[in-house]
Amino acid sequence: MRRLTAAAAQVLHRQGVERTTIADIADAADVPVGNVYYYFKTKDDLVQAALSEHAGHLADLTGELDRLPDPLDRLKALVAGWVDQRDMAARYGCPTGTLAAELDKRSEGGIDVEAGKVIRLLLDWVGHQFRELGRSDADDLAITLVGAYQGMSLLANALRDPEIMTREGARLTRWLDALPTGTPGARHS
Amino acid sequence: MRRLTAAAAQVLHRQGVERTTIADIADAADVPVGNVYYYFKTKDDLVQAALSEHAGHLADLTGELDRLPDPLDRLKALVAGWVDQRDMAARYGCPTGTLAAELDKRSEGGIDVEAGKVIRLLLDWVGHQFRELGRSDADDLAITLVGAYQGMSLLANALRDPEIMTREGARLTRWLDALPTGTPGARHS
Amino acid sequence: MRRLTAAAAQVLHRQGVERTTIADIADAADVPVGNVYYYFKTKDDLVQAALSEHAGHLADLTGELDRLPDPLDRLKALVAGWVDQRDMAARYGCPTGTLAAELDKRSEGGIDVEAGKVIRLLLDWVGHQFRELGRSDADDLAITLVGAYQGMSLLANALRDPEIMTREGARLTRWLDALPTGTPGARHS
Amino acid sequence: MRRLTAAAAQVLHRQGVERTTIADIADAADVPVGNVYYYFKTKDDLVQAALSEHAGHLADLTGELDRLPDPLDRLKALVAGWVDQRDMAARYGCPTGTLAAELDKRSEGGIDVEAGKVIRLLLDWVGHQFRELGRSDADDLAITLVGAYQGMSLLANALRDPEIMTREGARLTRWLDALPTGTPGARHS
DNA sequence: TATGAATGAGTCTTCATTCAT
DNA sequence: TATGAATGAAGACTCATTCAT
Repeated sequence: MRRLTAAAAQVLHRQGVERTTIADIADAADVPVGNVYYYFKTKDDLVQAALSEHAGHLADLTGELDRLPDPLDRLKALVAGWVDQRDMAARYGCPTGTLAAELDKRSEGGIDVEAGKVIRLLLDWVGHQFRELGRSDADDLAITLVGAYQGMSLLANALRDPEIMTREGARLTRWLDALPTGTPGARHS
Repeated sequence: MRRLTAAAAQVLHRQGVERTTIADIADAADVPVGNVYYYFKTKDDLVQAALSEHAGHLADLTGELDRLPDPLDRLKALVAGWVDQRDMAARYGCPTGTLAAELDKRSEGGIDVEAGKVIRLLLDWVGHQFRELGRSDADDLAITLVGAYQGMSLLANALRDPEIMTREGARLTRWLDALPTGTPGARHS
Repeated sequence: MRRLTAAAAQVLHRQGVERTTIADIADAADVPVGNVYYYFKTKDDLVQAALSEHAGHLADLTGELDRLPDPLDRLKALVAGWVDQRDMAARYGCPTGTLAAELDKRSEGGIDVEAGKVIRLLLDWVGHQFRELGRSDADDLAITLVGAYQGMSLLANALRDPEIMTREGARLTRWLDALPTGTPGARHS
Repeated sequence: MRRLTAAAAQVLHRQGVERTTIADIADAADVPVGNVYYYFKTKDDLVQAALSEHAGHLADLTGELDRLPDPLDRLKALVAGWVDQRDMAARYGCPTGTLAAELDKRSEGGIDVEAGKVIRLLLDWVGHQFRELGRSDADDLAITLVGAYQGMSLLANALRDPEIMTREGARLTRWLDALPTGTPGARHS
């Protein structure tokens, strides 16, 4: 079952939700098709599980970054991580972003805000760092930084060019370094 | 037939490519299903036509903006246009961006670079403006600006919050205004 | 499409609703499976159509019987018709009765009263005859007569014995003949 | 295991054989699904067990009625029992009758006459009472009485009207009372 | 003896595409 | 040129049944 959600997260990211069949995921996880339904009543449930998997990855990552003492270093490390994933982004886009875009179309009423939740996790964490840096406009900055990440991933993917990630990553790092921070001393709080 | 491509562009944007059936488009265009195949051999052809429709919209827009004498004004007007479309973006995302993301998954080999082309049209036009402004890093700036647009559209859509467009649009405008431009006098070339 | 509803009515009666697949019906009607869905969006719709088909048969029959001048003769002819169908009843039960019993279980909420409607058509027609015969308890008599029909069909089917239909039919005929009727002269109104 | 057959009898009656899954029955009996197969090799075996359960109920009932000295009283008490069950009949039909109708469709060859057996048990017992009453046409009368029961149950169920059971029960009671019996004195034999 | 998990055949339904007219 | 109908290849989901423990 862990194999299932892991396989689902990967295959759904690569092929997209609509193009992925339950059989695809079952194959990737090396389980019989019928067995999938023992753990997930519907395809949507499986998609949610994949979403949670991505949320878990994100939690792991931010947990790791939280060890760094300086919020600015954390943000720069986050950006560095994005750049490290440039080949995946150029090939398949950002997992969270593409999933969110697809899930948005998937349920007529658009009640399914689950996808937004993972992105909000990232926004919240980033906003928290900016706040620690003493920025009162922390939430806006978070939108800017995460937006830049989503945008560069989308462009890298559409143009199939990983170097976009590298160049934009460098720019974001410079931007972070140049960003005026709040009360001196607040940074190491 | 023009009705068809127009309907296709709209419905595909709203529902996504995979969730949209030929019948949906035929309905929206108020033509019989069979008739669609008189003009478009396959669904993919129709999707391409919708893509061209979006490219046409973009050409119309840039053609309009080109009337402005100042490249900086053109770029700021472009951003203003994005903000004007904020409700649509918050509901369905950027047409070009979401289509590109979907089409990327649609053909296994990824041969279908058509989607990237429309985005590249925008990048080229924006890059051209920056070049006119005397920026030697015009292409990078174009990536940054268009990337910011795609990113803010995606976030606005995922969070269903059009205000994200407003706030980020304002930031981009400030950013454009603050951007050091090249040799004085080059601006009006 | 007429072929479809006719085939559906027959096959559903013979095999039962739950045991009959869409493919079974498509086969019987000699149309491809997919085509069924051009006319009927769901299996339930097809079942309803089969029900209407039976209602139509009933209407044809009562229309025929209405030509007889005497209500008593009409009722006796109705019973004679039941007996004529004894082999079918012994093999598959009464179409309306078995369908009603099955449909009753088919929709959780039991909202599906369609099945009851066909039976009520028969009850109403029979009740009308008794009323013409001057019986003030016409509705009760209708329940008794139609109930006897349903009961003898069920027993004939369960015991696989068509003769049950014959014997009970004879008894019902005697019962009708012995039934005190209302004001003399009312019979031919 | 007794819990299992009891649960099976009830759930199968309420939902119908085809609509009832093994899991439904396991749930109702509060045993794990796998456990069901420890006692019953197949679903059909479980259905047979449910049938036996109903046969047992019938045996209990007739055993009870046999205590009455007068066969006519026994039959009238039988009818009274039917009327007492009117709400269940209006909601789910007669257990034996609906099961018989369903099982008839269940096995292609129709070899499965098990369902008929339970009904025959009832017919035999009723026929025995009529015989004790000195009626040489006891078997026919049994068919009439049991048929009336099945018919009124089906109508009550189809029309969701328990009062049908009440009215027809009253009629059957009058009919029994009016029935000419055989040699005086034979009644208490 | 007991059971949670596994399995795969079968069923409904959708939909791109074709075709006769 | 136009179109209602036809077609069949998937795909999601169900469920009786088996099995390892």
